[in-house]
Amino acid sequence: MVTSRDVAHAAHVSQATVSRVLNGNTRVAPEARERVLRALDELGYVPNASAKAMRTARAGAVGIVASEMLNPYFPRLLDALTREARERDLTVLLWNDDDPAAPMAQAGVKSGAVDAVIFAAAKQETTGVDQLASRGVPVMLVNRADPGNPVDQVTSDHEGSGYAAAAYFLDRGRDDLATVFGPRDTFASPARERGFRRCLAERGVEVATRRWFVGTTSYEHGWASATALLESGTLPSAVFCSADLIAFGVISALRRGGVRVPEDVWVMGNDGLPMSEWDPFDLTTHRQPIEEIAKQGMDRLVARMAGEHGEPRRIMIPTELIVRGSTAHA
Amino acid sequence: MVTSRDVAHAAHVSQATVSRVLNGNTRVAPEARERVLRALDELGYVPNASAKAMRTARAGAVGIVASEMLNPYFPRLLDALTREARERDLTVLLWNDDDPAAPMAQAGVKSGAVDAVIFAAAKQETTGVDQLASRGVPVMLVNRADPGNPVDQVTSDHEGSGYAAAAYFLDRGRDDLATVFGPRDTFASPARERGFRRCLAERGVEVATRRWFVGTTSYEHGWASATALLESGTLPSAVFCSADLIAFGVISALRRGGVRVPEDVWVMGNDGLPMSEWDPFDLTTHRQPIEEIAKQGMDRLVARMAGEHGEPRRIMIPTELIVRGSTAHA
DNA sequence: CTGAAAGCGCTAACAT
DNA sequence: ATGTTAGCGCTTTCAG
Repeated sequence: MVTSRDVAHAAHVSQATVSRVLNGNTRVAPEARERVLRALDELGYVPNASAKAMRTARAGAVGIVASEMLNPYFPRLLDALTREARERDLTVLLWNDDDPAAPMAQAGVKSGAVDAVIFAAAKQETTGVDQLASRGVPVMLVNRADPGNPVDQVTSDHEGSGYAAAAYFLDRGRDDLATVFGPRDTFASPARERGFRRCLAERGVEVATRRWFVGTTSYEHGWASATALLESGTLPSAVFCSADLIAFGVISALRRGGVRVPEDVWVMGNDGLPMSEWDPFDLTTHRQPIEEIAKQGMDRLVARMAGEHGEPRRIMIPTELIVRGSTAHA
Repeated sequence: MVTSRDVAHAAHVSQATVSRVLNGNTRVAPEARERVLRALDELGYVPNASAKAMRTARAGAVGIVASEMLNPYFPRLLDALTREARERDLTVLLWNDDDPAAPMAQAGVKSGAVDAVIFAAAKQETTGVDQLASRGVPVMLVNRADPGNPVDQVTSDHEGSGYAAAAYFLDRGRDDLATVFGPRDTFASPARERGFRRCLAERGVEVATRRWFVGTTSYEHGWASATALLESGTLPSAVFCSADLIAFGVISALRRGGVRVPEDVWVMGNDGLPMSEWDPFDLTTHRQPIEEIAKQGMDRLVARMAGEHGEPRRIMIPTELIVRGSTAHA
């Protein structure tokens, strides 16, 4: 291992001068600086992260708590977050932790391994978030709007996308509806549900309880719900799904049952997964601005790490309706 | 922050005794140990990671270099790897780094932030791997067999799955073949290609060059290749795709062109993605033992971190052929 | 402008 | 069995 002492020796200066050159906040004589820079380069010096962290009491790292890595939106989010982190010279620690108390994050903060935590978990339970936030640790919620929680959050407008979905159907005379939602203990799905309901209420449209399905965010849940619709004898004119994955299952089951999409039934998803564009689905959906969420989330977090105080900020980014063949018929 | 001094003070012992209790290699009087344990618990003590790392010269962390987070097998691998890491009390640093020299990993090791590196990148270029390995850093290659590289590697048998694919077709009299492969500069695709070719050679079967497609690992590449087949006027009796994603595109394009799968053309994928089971695809494929790869990979890495020397180990795990409706017709 | 020295929290000798 | 002490590599006073 090459230490700053080695560099100092090679450059015929004191170790403190090497440190000064590296941090650049103090004045150093041009010739000395030159020698140090050369030695730095020749020896391939890289500062010891632990020593620096111990001395400065800052790890230069953020932790990401992920409980649903297999959720299809997660890779895009992680890709975007790690890219943003790199641009800001932040190290990323990844915790695969599905405990709502987020014990790994608690330990990560207490051990000084990270300076801040990003919660990318889908579940509503927030004991872990609360504990950290109350200790003054910079905490960020991505893609979940939690008005009751006094921490920074950046999310897409889940409720708005649900509202837009219902409005889209009703504006086009499709008022014989069915819906298939994900779990109630997550953020995104209930929010989309609320938005959908709000629009229904405004227009005085009702949806029968037996056509209001709630389950997991999965192809299988969509398949099962659509199968139930088929078996009920009468079909709705349109189905809204709170997630693309669910919509794929709905479309597949309907077609398997001899029902045409969109001629007989319209189907809409939500998420804008790359697959939604595939020919067998050609799904009308709402694009989630993942990159934008990652970017703004990191911006906020970095500001807090830099010591910014003040009220928690709740940033909401609108989604974009993408109309495709699963609803668009002449 | 709670330090071991605070604990020592609360327990009326010296700080060294606290350390002894924590590390448990030296004898401590029962009553003292008891007091320390209680203080530890009451104060919610967590050792400072930096101090420990600096003192022991071990970070207790591994880095994962990922260049293709959006590759659909990646989330499963990452999920499995982080799970394994947690079981072994290892922290995971994630580097989103597509530079073959893996500069983030180099810095991570030099700075002492990690003790070992896992390469989960798809590309063949290995300057980064070589540099670390030659410096004696524990390095692990997951899901890429690179016989020329003297480092530990755990991979599924890509070549074997290619061979099995060809054998499956030929054993059933399907010898009018087409193939659609992923990029030549990755590990998995060319290996699958080699296996497929080897079986063809053994049986004296040839595939026309214009029916041997090479491109990206994507739905789009599958779609484009199948479209070319359709436009060529004559169809093969079976198509092997080096990845499920590609196969989804092939099936979609064939069906869009009015061709029935499997009645007219058989299609086989490779990867065993969850979607391969979906009704619109119902794809025959080769399941990749991702969890097993992660587990054995971590086992090897931990052994090396513990100081195990000796020849690099190349572990190869067989894949499993899953026959579904895209090939199985009476 | 620069060198010497203190100290971050911890482990591991070294004393006792 | 346990307290004292010396650093790990770094940043930051404090002298000069």
